[in-house]
Amino acid sequence: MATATEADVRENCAALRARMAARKLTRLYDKALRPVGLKITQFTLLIAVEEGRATSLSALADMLALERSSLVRNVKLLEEAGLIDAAPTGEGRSLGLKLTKAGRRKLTDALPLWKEAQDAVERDLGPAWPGVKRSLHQLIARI
Amino acid sequence: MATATEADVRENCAALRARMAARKLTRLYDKALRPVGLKITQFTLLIAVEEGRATSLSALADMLALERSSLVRNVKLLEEAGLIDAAPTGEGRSLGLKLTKAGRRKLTDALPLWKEAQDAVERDLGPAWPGVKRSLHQLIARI
DNA sequence: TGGAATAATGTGTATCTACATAAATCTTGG
DNA sequence: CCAAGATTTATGTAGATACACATTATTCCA
Repeated sequence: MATATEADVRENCAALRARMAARKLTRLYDKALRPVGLKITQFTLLIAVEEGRATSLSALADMLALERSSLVRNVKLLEEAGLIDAAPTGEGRSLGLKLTKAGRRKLTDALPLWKEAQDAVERDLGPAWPGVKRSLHQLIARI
Repeated sequence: MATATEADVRENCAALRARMAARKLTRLYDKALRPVGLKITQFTLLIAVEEGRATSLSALADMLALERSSLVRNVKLLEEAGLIDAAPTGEGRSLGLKLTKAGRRKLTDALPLWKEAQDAVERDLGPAWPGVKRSLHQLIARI
């Protein structure tokens, strides 16, 4: 259990590596989605809202491994863009977040573009993709 | 080659998964480094500067999978904090970025805290860690 | 019922990131 | 030596993220 060295950080730091991977992937998907004017963060948030499984902003934040306060800002942008409707429509415990017609249309337009980026990633990784996918799931589940 | 569905995104999107993992890891490492007043981004940037292998900001940005413009802002903060010295000291091709005494001391103080976070991650992942590490390297190398 | 305890949400502030564009610097052919 | 072209660095603007703190809504029991 010797002291950690700078070389240890460079070689092993999980946060550094995950952030580097996230930056590269974000740029790639953002570029692919550009024709519809969405960023990958916004696209995946629309997808999560569409699913409609979360019963509160806090629950949705947990599902996305996001701070609730961050989610609030991200949701607000999509509301202002007219893609999400945040009507507190009662119905007991439901979150009240849902896609507008424009939001659903945007999602439909974006899906093929997302698919292109995703296919490119899976192609670039080749046979390594299943292992990478499993690793990302493990990271999210266990950290 | 059917059309992608929302469920495909939820299950497979590499960008979403990588961002979720990065968010969780960032929070964990940031919390660990808090006693020395560094964030994991700043800590790893100090480590990269200390290495001294990059010959330009652009080269350093590439090494970190960062946009040059993003790196400029990150460097500026560390300069203002007195941890990095950006003297363009000539010497031909060198970048001119180097740690100040305070920067080196900060790094020394931070290393054991980083180690705690890193150990926690490796412990939580258990035997999955080597595969996860390999996957992150593959993502960075191939995307 | 009236609050106290709890949960849910929003704001202030700061950092991280990136694209587009501008400015400065370096390199080379004439 | 100088101007055209290329490389490098900085700025404007905008979105993503998080912590601390403030606010609002809900629940539940004495």
